[in-house]
Formats: sequence, structure tokens, C-alpha cells
Amino acid sequence: MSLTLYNTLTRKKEAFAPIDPGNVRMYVCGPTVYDYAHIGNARPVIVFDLLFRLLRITYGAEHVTYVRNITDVDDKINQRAAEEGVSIRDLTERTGKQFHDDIAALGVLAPTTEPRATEHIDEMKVLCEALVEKGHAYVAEGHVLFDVASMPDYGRLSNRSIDEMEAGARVEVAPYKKGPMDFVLWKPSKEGEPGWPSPCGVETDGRPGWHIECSAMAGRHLGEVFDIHGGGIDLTFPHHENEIAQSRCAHGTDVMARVWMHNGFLQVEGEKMSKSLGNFITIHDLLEEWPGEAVRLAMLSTHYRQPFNWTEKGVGEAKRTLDHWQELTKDAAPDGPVCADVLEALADDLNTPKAVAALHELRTSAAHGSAGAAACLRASANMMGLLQVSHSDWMAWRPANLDVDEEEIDRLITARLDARRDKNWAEADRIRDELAAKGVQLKDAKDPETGEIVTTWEVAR
RNA sequence: GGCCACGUGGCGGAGUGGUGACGCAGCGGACUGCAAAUCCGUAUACGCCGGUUCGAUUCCGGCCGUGGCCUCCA
Repeated sequence: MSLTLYNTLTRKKEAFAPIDPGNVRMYVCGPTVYDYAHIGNARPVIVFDLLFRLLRITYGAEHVTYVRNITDVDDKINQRAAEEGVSIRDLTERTGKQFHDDIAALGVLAPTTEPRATEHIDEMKVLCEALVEKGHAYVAEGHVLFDVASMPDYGRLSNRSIDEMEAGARVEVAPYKKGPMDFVLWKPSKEGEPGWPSPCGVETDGRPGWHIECSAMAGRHLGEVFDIHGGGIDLTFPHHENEIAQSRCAHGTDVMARVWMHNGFLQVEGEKMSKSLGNFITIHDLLEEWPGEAVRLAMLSTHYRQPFNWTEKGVGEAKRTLDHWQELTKDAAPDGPVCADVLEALADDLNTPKAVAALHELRTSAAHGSAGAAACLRASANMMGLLQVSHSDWMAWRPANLDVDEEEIDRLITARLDARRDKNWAEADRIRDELAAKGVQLKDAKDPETGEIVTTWEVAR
């Protein structure tokens, strides 16, 4: 199967050919751990998890190395730790664990390696030294700064020239910078901030700039040049541009990663998500209201490069779709084949809406009684990180804030079934209405063997 | 102000130079004591104005609109 991926570097879809098919290497920028991750963070995690899965079945699970870092040294972390009166270590440990719990519920596989920035300070310092030595960086007032003018094709990824960036600059330039676009590789630590002995002859302790972290971790775990680098589109500039500058100039290579992939931005109900608008949604909060797989399917129903509009309606649709697929595949053989149409769609630059459409086709066949289609649906959905929850666990899932007494519901259902047997329709309907008023929707089904009516319920949305 | 992306039916969302995916909602039917669920069937679209073409939703130009980046927000 040939894989096609859109490359931000060339602005085209390209046939993907790994440098070494025996070890396909991908790096994705992970979270800065200072608070619960929000649904905007969830998008790249889900998108690149899907690509990871696709690469694993294309090249073999043992032949793919996926590195997703944890940034655990950052101004926001320092600030939050001070606010809460906890140590930085405690804060990053706690929020890192929260992140893992949240994305596990979204059906995300663990990456091959998950490096932490604070464990790669030495590599960052080595990069700083190399860049100064090669004339791409300089020391000024305790900072190590990258000299953008030393790199002629700086700006290639984000498609902007140094001249126009300088002309459009709206920020006051620090006086010690040689050029306005020069960025920090290493900076002095203030009182109370974490610090390490500095590189490049700087006497005082310091800490790394943001961009150098990813260059160091990618280089350490994937080598000087690797296959795929991913992240959100908003990271294209300056973060990824600066990563490229650091890594290429330090290593003397033409490219850092061959393919650069960026997922589109996320909005909430048509608006930018922000704390000030009051529409800031964390993954943690979402998982109180919806199963993680419903969140995942909702996200995958839009192509990853398109802007994604998060809506309550959308996740509700995804939930009901999965309800249906679960029901149809509950007895499916566990080792079904993955549908060729699904793989073909995903191989075309992760066309998930088309892949999901193929799953719907399988659903129709399965609903007509095809056991093969049901098994194929289950396996294909599994490949995409869906239907991994067992049918019984799926049925047992409840919103965290559910305010109903399940024993009471069961008692009323039994009473209604008795009334039905007596053809007391008025009483049966009264009970049904009573439950509906509480947001409980009943569903009647006939047991195919005994002919008895079996009633189940769900929370109406 | 500079750079970039996008604008498809009631909603979500693929795709294509020429027989209009897919899902939800709607409508009609089956099933049901009546419903719900399920199954069957079904109407509706390609922002505006030009150009290229035998033919454009699909290519080109302009306009309008939305969104993103240009201060370490994915």
C-alpha cells in the first residue's frame, strides 16, 4: 500500500518513502504540563496516533519509532507552581499523569518514547555549543541567541522571508539581540526559577528556550534527519521554523524532517476557544459527559488539515454512531480483516471522513446480517482506535453527573413490562413518560429466541 | 499592515473537468398496542462576478466572507 502525505514544506501531497523502512521515525510536539489538557491539545494527539497506527500496519509495529515529548520546563509551569505553592516537580508529575489518563480514554496508544525536556538538558547544551562554534549563535547578557541572519533559507517552512518578518514585527526587540528575529536558545534563570549550569561560557545558571527542547529530544531519539515531524498548525511559526534552524545548523543537514505535517485549528461552537469567552473545554471535563471514543470519532469525522469545529451536536452524533456499531459488532469475530477501503482512505493523507464513510458501508452490510461485515467493521474501527471498548463496558458507561437512580429505573421497567403483559397500556405509557421526564429513554426489543420483550434504557441527549 | 488556509444541500463533511460520497436531521413506508430503537425508500448543494473549455462545483483572475500565524496558545 502506498502512503501519501501532505508536506507543509512543499505544500503538496507526496508519496511517502521512509529513509529506512526498517525504522520509520516520527516526532510530534507534546504538551507543556501545567494544567489539564484541553480539546485543542487532543486533536494532534489523536491525529498522529492514527498515523502511528497506520505506519505500524504498513511497515510493521516493530519498525516505527514515535517520539512525543513532554515539556516540563517552561514559564507557565513556574508561574503555576508558584501560584499553587507546590514544587515544579509535583506539578509536572501530576499534570503529566492527568494527560496520560485523559488521552488513554481517547484510545491513544503510548508512543515508543516519551522524553521529558528536563532529562535532555545536556543535549540542549551540546546544541548551543555547536551552534555558537559554527557561527549560528552568539552569547549576549547571559543569553545564547540564534543568529537568524546566519541561515539564508530561514522561513522556508512557514513561507516567509526574514525581511518581511522584520517589517511586520510588532514587538519591541530586546536591545542585546543582533537581529530582531533572533530567538533564545538559552536564557538566565531568575531567582527561584529552575536552573542548570549554562553552556557557551555563560557564568550564571540558566534554562533552555522552548524551541531548543524539541531539537534536542528529536535529535537524541530519532537522529539528525528523520521522516515525519507533526504538530498543530499554529506551531509552524515560530516553533517549528526555529526547530529546523537549530537542528539543521547544528548538524549541517539540508532538512531536519523530510515531511512536516500540521493539523488544523480547533474552534468551539464556531468560536475561538479561550478562557475569556468561557468556552474553554478540557479533555478531563469532556470525559465526564461523553465516552472517550465518541470524542475521538467526532474529531476524526473532519479531515485533520481542515479547521475543526467542536460541537455538542457533533459528539452526540458520534456517540450514537458508536452505540449502533457496538450493537452490530458485539458478537463479531475478534480477528476480522481491516477493510481495504478504510486503509485506502487513510493512506491518502489520512482521509478520515472517507474512512468513516467506509465504516458506515460496512455497518449497512452488517445490519443485513453479514457476520463478515460485522467482523470487518470491528477490526477496521479498531485499527482507527475505535470500538476498542467491549460491548458490555460500552453499555455500562454513564455520564459522571448522571442524576438517576438505576435501581429505580429497573424497578419501573419491570412494572411497565407487567402492565404491558396485562395490556394496561395507560399505565405502561405513564411509566414510560415518567422516565422520559427524567431524561431516560426506553428501548424495547424482542428476544429472538424466547419472543419476550427486553427493555433497555439510555440517557436522552 | 504582511503571510497563509478555507467557503459544498437544514446541519456535519468527502470528492470530482462531464452519470451530484457518507452521516445526522426531515419526509414516506415497514415494524410496534402507540411509541422509541431498527430496517427500506426519498427531496434539497457546490459564496459572488468574470475567464479558459464542447462542458466547471472542480482550472485561472477579481470580489465578498470566515479562520489562522506574525508576542515561548496544539
